[in-house]
Formats: sequence, structure tokens, C-alpha cells
Amino acid sequence: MSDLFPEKDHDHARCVHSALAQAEKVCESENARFTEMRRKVFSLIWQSHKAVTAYELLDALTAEGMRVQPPTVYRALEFLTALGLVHRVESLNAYFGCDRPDCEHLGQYFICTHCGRVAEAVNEDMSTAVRKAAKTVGFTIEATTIEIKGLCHDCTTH
Amino acid sequence: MSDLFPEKDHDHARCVHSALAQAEKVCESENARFTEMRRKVFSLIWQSHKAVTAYELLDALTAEGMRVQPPTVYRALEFLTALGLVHRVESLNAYFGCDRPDCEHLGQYFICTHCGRVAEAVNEDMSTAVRKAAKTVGFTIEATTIEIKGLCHDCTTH
DNA sequence: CAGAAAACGATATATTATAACATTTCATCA
DNA sequence: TGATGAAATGTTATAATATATCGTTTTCTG
Repeated sequence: MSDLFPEKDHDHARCVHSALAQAEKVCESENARFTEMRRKVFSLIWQSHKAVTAYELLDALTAEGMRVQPPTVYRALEFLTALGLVHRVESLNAYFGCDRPDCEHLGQYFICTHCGRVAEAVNEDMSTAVRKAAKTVGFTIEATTIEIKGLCHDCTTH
Repeated sequence: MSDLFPEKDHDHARCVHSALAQAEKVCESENARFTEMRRKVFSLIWQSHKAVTAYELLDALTAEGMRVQPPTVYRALEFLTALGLVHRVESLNAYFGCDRPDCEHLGQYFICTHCGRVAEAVNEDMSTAVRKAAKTVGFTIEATTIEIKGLCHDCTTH
């Protein structure tokens, strides 16, 4: 059983560091500006593996003394999601950081209702099943949302 | 290609009639009251195969002269979704009527971005793929959201 | 450095959803 | 059958999520 979710005591600073490094690369290759605000919002999202709402981000920024309004946060989120650096969980109105922003993927999100963490899977069986089902009914896919809620392995066993 | 979406010129009165009959049955078997308000909201949702928002329903009720407030609509929606008579599309914050409320199913929703219609599939390959992926990572599923946006067959070809 | 484009600030407001408490309706059974 | 308790609805207020618009600042490019 390959666990999708990180160990509870993993070195999270490393996740953050790696995520930032990847984000830098993606922005550079896309000729997009990774501004201070965007970097700040991105870092806040990566403070945990949970999904955070726009207003939680707003509060966090405010708590750090920044005078920030909703549009600022939503703009940063729009930028980050457009580049695939973060993903939006539709069923939570919340955002989490993407592990592999460098490769195209139709993500499937596992959301633990107990610990709140979100993990992204890139499962070919699921993707294939979706594509096949669409083909069967003559549907042309533009976007897919696959969100699976339940208990992660840690929360199931402990 | 079995088309999931109804023909453009199908007898929609029949859809509504059948949906109401099924809803009656489900409510009866669940010992739940299909009150006037719930029936009204349910009928409004079934006026088309599109997903409608809570406030569109509110406006429709108001347009008919009813003095209705948001909680009333949300309560009806909560009741109807709990019984599986309507489904919520998370990525649209909107609701549509379920075809087969009598049988358990993990629905997968195809949402046409052109005509706005929503069709529900119950595809075992998809369900299986999701369950299998979950098992692989030791995840205990509580709920799944599968929403596929794109063009329905009609809108692709016309 | 000028000019244009992008990003951000600021204000206002739209949209979606729920909390809390009052009133009404309805099934039940004493 | 009418008292009563639970369910449903009404009413008011407000919370939570999101965007439109316009002005200013920053940054890129020539």
C-alpha cells in the first residue's frame, strides 16, 4: 500500500522548499511573474497539506500585518491555479498545493474528513474510465473534478 | 453510442411526471413527507435538465407570488438531496433532478458547458476505478464527487 | 526614459449559505 | 377529539464566498 499522504512526522520544511523551487521553475518556464504576493499566498497554502479557504489566507495575511483585501487573495489564487501550482477543491471551496505542477495531469483528490489533509492521485485507471465513459456517450471533456472524501490511512487505523 | 442526454425534442412533461411519481414513492417508502413546498421546489428543478441554483429557485418561487426566504429553499434542497431525489453539482453550486432515486448509486455527472444540461451516469468502470485507487492507498471512502464538464453530443456536433 | 501592460490597492457589492428563534402544521394517541 | 410533541415552515439577521470596477503602482520593453 503506497501511502499517498505524507507521514505524520515528515520533514515538512522540505515539502515547502521543494514546492517553492518547483513553482519558481514553472513560473520561469511560463514567463509568469512569481511576485511577492503570489509567493506569500503560495507559501501560506503550503503551510500544511490541508486545503485552505481564500478567507483563511486573507486572515493569515492580515495577521502578519498586511492590509489585504479579498480581490488580492483571489487574484493570487487565480494565478496559482491557472499555472497548476495549486488546485481548488470544489466541494470545500478551498485550495491546496500541487505536488507535481510540472506535468499535466487530471488530478483526483483524496480528502480526509478527519485530519483535513488532501492528497492528489494521478491514477490512470480512473482517468481512462472517465475518458471511456465520455466517449461512450459522445461527450467531449473539457475538465474533470474528482474528489473523494473519507478517511486517510492514518485516520482509519489510529 | 447510447446518449445520456435526452433528445432535444423529447416529451419533457413525461420526465416531470415520472420524476414526481418516483419521488412520491421514495418519500412514502422512507416515511418522509413530500410537502407542498418540497414538491414545488422539486418541480421547479425538473423544469429542465439543467442544474439550477438555490437563488434561481428562490426567484422562481417569488415570481409565482410566494413570499419565500433562502432558508426555505435550502431546507427543501437539503431534504431532496438527502433522499437522493436531487443532486448537487459542487462545481456549480447548483442542483438537478435525479433519474433513478430508487437505487443506490455513486453518480458521475456530465455537465454540458454549452447547453447547461446535466446528465447522470452510473458507470461501474469509474466506480470500480475509484474504489480500487482508494484501496491501494488505504483510504476509506465516505463520499465521491465526479463532475465532468464539456460538450454533450448534441452540442459537439451541431 | 516613455509608453504599455501587468499587478496590486481600494471600494463596493454580488452570490451563496446558515444561525437562531417564532409560528404553524400534522400525526398520534390518551 | 383535542392535547401534545415533533416536524416543517416563517422571519430576521448575518456569515461565508466571490467578483466588478476603477485608480495607482510596478515592471517590462523598446
